[in-house]
Amino acid sequence: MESKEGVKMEDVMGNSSPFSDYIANSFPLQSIFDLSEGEKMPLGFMELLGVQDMSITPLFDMAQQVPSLATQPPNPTSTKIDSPPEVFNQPATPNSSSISSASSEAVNDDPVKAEDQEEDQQETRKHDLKLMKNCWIFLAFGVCDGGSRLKPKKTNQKRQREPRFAFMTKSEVDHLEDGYRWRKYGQKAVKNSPFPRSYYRCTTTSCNVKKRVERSFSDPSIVVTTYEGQHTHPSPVIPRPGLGGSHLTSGISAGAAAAFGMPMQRTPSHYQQPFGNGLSPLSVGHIGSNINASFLHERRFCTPGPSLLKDHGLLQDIIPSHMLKEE
DNA sequence: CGTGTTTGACCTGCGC
DNA sequence: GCGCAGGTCAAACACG
Repeated sequence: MESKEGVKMEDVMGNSSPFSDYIANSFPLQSIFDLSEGEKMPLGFMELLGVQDMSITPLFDMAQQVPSLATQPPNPTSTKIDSPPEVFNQPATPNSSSISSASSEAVNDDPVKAEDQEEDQQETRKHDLKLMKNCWIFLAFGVCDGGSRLKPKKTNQKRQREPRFAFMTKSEVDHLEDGYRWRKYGQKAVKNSPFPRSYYRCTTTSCNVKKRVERSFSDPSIVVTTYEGQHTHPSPVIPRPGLGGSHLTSGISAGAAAAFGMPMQRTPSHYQQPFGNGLSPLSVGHIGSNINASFLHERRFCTPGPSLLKDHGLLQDIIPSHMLKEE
């Protein structure tokens, strides 16, 4: 499986990892721009994530609470866009700090640069991180065009793929608690990776949400989770006091987090290692060039205006400015 | 007994 | 057409 897009996640998943190829093949430019908001992308981002009835306000509040994340200084050269930023701040995750997906910057290859950026905002971030056990940054990869290989060249795809997004989590455990119940239905060895990929499916009947969990080849402490589809039901797991629920109150509702299918903090935070604390935001590859323009548009609903430009700073790391103009 | 995991077999799509 | 790899199925098994 070779990527023709040159879109790799080498720094995270290891050289020419299957995951990188997967990402590259999953979200080619063509499929992205073939998307029509009214047709293939009828749902807002939050909806894609399964957030249908949840207020997204907590997300906004959270962003405001975490200026170190939400107020990334915009790149002076950036093109002003009306698209929301790539990042969302998310509640803490189990045993984890989190991260997610797509950046043009290397993760492991460029730790110094990342750390420099961290130092600039270290003081602010220290405070911010006290407010949050963890921060999430995730990026929806877009809507797949269908087909297991996700190649856009065929017009009549036999299989329709659900919207997917992936994020990375620094965690000891592979399967992160996210408020939903999952049943493992498969595990496969991944080419060029010593770590197998696990396949999970939401146990709720009529809910076809799936997720794949695999560890980064280059950094085994990082778990890459890819969600596919959206939950058609509320989270069956009620956050317990003193565990995930309490953390979530810092910036996002448990329900919203659960609806996202995002892991929530449910374990002691001593292991927490937010990227602001020595761990820079990880990138999953050069997904930026593959960002779905419609998706960017949709995410407008998820991000408050004030943080847009600021988040755009991160966005700049993810999406080339010329891509941002293509809306 | 219900639920979830394991794991080999099978299916599908793509590249050569 | 063939081989490869990702993804899924389903029987067997484990556990509470």
